[in-house]
Amino acid sequence: MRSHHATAIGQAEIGRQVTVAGWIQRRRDHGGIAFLDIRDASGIIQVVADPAAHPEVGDLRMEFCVSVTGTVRRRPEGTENPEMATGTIEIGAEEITVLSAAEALPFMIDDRTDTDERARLRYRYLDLRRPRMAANLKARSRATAVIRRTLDEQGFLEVETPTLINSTPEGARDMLVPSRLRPGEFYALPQSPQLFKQLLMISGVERYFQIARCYRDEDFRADRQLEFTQLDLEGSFWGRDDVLDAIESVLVAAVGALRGVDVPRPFPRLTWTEAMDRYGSDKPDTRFGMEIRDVSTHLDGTEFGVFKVALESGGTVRGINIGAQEWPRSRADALTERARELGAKGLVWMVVEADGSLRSPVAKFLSPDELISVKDTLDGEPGDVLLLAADKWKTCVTVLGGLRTELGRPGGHDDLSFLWVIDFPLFEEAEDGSLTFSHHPFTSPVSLEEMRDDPRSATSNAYDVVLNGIELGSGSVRIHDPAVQRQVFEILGIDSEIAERRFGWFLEALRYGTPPHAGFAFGIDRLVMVLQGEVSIREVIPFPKTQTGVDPMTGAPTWVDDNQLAELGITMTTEARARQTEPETPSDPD
RNA sequence: GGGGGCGUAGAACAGCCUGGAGUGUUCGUCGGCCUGUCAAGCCGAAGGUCGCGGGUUCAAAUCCCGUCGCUCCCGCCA
Repeated sequence: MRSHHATAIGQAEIGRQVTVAGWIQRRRDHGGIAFLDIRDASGIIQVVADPAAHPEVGDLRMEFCVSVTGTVRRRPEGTENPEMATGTIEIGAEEITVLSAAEALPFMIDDRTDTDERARLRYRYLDLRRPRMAANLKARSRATAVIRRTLDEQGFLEVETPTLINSTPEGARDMLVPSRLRPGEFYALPQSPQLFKQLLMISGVERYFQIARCYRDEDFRADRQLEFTQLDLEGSFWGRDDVLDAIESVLVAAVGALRGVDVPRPFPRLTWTEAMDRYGSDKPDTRFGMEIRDVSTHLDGTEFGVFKVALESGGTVRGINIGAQEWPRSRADALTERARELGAKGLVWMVVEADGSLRSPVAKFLSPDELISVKDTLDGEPGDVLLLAADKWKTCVTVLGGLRTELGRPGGHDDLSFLWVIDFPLFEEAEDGSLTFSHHPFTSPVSLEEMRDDPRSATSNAYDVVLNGIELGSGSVRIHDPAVQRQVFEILGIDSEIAERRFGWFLEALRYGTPPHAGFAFGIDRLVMVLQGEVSIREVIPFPKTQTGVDPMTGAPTWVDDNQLAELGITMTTEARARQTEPETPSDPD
């Protein structure tokens, strides 16, 4: 049926008869001569047809699926198209066969128009024909292929773990699947293969990986869907650096495959404390400076109330220099409002004047020495705008870090800035003052003594990998001692009875000679997204869902028969029943 | 659960602030012309519940309220 892919035809085929098959990207009918751009998975080639010999050309429209047999020839002098890979040749059509006609399209199959996403998802199969989306699919495939190859070469075993597992209420909300054989009971879809991969370590696998589909029933974001794919990896007799080394090797290989560049190794490492202190984020974007500075050192005796209160209550004053820019009142107000959204009580701004003095609503409350020290600490040059926050350390850096990201983040995606954030806190304080895990409850503390004596400031053996300010994934050295695991549950306030009921099977496994082990998982969707220059993982997921969890093409999720529900022992609430009997939304065109 | 943006012909937009006849542009569709285009060109035509509902007004795409959908963010996401 087909002798060549479009871009497999070159100078060497001139004079030969070929058959290509694909879709009509464009038809340009000049009356006495007609051009067809035929697109297949490899690219595009131009077919030239004589309408007198092939009257059917007049009936061809965009996206008809056709095959064309003809002779390859050099394009006439002056008609080459340097934009096309096949721009120096063309096929003189001898036979054109319509394999399948196409209706008028709901939107154009090209990368120039930005069609409403609902329409794109409604006709995703057409959307995926666009070069950008086709390239994203290919990139994703190349990424997973090179990841598998890299890990295979290092002796990793790819093992599949179940996707119908037991529900554990910690962490994200589980996606639940009702059991028919045991009405009233539920499976959960895995949020990650965490415990199963640890069991594989106990099983003696030593080096495991899986490209694993994971599910979390939480609200959507540009980088979050209900289901996503991660590279999951674990190794026995491993410490942190073994994990970082293995993960770096696959990330570097993926970047090489998709971008053709060598990322220098090892990636820079920042401790969590340093990342927060300098960038106000545990996933800092280090492609630009604008670092947070401590400006409190020369404000000991300040009379300015806002600073004074913060410093006397154990807080601090931090600042960033956001560089020279227009500074109308409206902008100052907008940033102050944004700072409040991020948790600050307010925002102090200062503009460095041409003579080096500082213009600010609060300048009159600060001494000349204090103003100079603030300016010097932030390297203020004439024209620069300085932003200051006074509060608890974490509030200060979080607020300024949030502003920093929004003000400084570069638009392009050519630079790749990988880094490790290490030494995360073991626990976080919840709103009610109780402790909760910051990574997951199977993460090993750096020091048992520290965990016992001062759990609130204990450091964990957990680490994240960050690319351009996006958290790709995280991992940790795991607890392999059942006694330590029990202590952690205790500190987390999970009493032993509950721990036994939920994790007893796992705690039991730990008692049978568990090797020290460590691992990691990173999101393949997010990695491919960044490498492809996309800002949403939906662009690298073939069939994603909208923000309300709907697939506009299939209509999922849908109601099911009452019989099905009865088999599962499920009764709908009156609220759900009311939704079911509501008339279809009038705005829905389908 | 909360905040912001958007919704106008099959597609992408302008019009909305400051109310006055469904007005305009590009692509697509249909008809016609056209022998070197490559986002072909030229002529013509069809195509509209301005998301939906309510309100204000002599008059609403435009102002107000509600609602639905899409989207970005906060919460949430071990």
